[in-house]
Amino acid sequence: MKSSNVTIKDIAKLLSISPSTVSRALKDHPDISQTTKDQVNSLAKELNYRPNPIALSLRNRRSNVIGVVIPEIVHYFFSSVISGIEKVAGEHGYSVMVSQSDEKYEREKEVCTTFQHSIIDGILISISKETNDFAHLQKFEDEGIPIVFFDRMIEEFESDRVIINDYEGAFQATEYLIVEGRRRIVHFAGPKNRLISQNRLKGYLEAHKKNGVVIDESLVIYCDEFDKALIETQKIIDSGLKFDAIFTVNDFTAAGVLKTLQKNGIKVPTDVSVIGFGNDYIAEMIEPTLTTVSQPGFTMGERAMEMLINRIKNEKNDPIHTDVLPTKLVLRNSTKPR
Amino acid sequence: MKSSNVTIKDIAKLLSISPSTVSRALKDHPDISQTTKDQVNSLAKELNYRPNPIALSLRNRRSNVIGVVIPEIVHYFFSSVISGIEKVAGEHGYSVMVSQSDEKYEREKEVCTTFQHSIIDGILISISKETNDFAHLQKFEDEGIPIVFFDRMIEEFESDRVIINDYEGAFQATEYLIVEGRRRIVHFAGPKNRLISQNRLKGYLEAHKKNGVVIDESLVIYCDEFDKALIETQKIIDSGLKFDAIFTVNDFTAAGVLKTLQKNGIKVPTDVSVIGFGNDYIAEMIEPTLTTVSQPGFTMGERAMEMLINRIKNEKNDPIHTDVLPTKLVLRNSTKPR
DNA sequence: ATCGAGTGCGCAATCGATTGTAATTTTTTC
DNA sequence: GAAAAAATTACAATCGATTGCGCACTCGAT
Repeated sequence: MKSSNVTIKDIAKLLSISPSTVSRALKDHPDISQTTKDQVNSLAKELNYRPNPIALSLRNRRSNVIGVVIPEIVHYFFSSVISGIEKVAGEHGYSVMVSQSDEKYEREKEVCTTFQHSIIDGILISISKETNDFAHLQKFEDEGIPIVFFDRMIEEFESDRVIINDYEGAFQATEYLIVEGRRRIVHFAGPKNRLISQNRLKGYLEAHKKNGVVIDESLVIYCDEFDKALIETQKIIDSGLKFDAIFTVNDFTAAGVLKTLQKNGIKVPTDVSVIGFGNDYIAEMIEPTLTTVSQPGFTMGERAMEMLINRIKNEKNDPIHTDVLPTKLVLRNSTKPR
Repeated sequence: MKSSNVTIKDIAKLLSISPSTVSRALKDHPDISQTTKDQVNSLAKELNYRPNPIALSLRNRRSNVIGVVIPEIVHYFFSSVISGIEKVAGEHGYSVMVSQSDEKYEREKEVCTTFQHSIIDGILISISKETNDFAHLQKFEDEGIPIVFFDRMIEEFESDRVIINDYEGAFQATEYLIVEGRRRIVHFAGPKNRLISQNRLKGYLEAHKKNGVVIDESLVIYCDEFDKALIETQKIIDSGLKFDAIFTVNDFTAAGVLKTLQKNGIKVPTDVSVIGFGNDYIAEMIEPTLTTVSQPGFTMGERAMEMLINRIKNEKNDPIHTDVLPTKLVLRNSTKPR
């Protein structure tokens, strides 16, 4: 920031009145005469006066900035969340500060510390894969800075949340495979300590039960990255494990699965059906196109920001609230058409 | 931001000294006795005192926040740039505010206006596809807020820049195809008004000249999106146009090309070689894996941020500087192995 | 005993905007 | 025409931190 910016004092000096009068005139305060108001307003417009946001922040003790902590920005899902956040933030005069935790607990703590001694009015966070405690978040609570979790939350930490209906999404995907006639469905699951993975796994299991399909625990494999999927898929093929479908915890993993299946001459979806999770843009680009569970990232961002704004405005009044967003199974060519 | 934060006054009151003494003690000012310094420092530590960044911003007229304007965050390249920016920013005590222009000129102007009347010490920008003038940026210049362009710049606007060697990248890719024996190389080009596309096109053309290959202007097609690539590729196939390679301006377009080629039974790389640009993560996920020109996004972010910090610190002293980052051809399976 | 230098610290202004209260001017009323 | 009421506007404090200037005090030197 540099000089050359018009202040309320400049206007006051030019009109030979006091800064306080200028301030009141600009806010249409009843104490100020119409004549003065007109003078002030026209001069303010002419000089393109804007109140200095920093001065306002200092006085009002609110910065109109919110902090976003996100695991990795390079994921389509997370960047769409950010877009949703930005949209709503902009509409309400908030600016957004984004920091990545890189899925690291230590980094997440650092980022939070920076935000704490900083200027944010509220925080939106999706915790890293490594995060298991919430000491670093407690401080926000203590200082009265509202927190809203999105997508990944800490169950024990009481606060507003926007999450995906992971259970339902996984249930639908699995049930679709079962209805398709699949009986030995492999699940490439996410980290055991993440609620999100637990719920997807639960949906997977429940769909089996509801449809009277026997569950084989050996079909659940913990693998949630592209590179690892290449290896794990090859392993299960080599091991002679029998399977006729694979449901993965995200689309990158599904991409790795598809690639390895095809490399081994296994036809998708003839021999094996594959369903991913996330509806990343790769889902349309890979071959065959990927049937996947769409997560409304943009909507999630919008809702999270709305909840945060509401919490900032209404302080502690409202009870804590959790928004569960519906998923949708997007059918493409990695499953048989119905 | 809420209360409960320790201020310099609180410390002063507790020690029955003046705020100014506390301030000086904390900064190890020689006027203050060691005894007082020790008292202040230990109490500050105990109370976990942090200077209020907003108060500092107001006084110093610098916020230690920099603004980033980016076309679309969902692109791997841009999100890696942001990661690089964030890394260097963090190391130097800067925070980052990110806003997207969504490739729209109007939105870009809005974002810039917000930043202008805001609190940023500098701006990093990659202009939208639609942007042709720079009135909205001139204001930053006028107010002494430094600008650094990354990836996409406005030629007429004098300022620091970090760009990719688009020409060289395109040249290498094209030459590789020529050496491979390709003679009718289609180029899916980006918008004509973008320097970046012009340079890639230039590299494509120059590689032909240098290698004595005749240029057929009908092989240059303006198409830079996945969906459009599906259509355009089908068009050139149906039109009976002869070609034996396709070089695209980005990886999404290449993905569309690959998909359509395979759909039409055209073998890659046997019949047609394909090279993309960007080294997006899809390059490894699609089938066949995509040979592409890697753009060092993370490095670009780092460099841009370093240049901006340097410019903020050294004001107008240094002459304007342009950093040209090298590209690298990443060989994968959409071209013949050498 | 007094002057001068040196030490340690506080006052007050500043950054830009806001707001309770006081002060001034204008208008009204008897 | 003077006092009371109403209408305007100015003063000063505030948000938190910094800093030029000056004050008070100590101590050695003359």
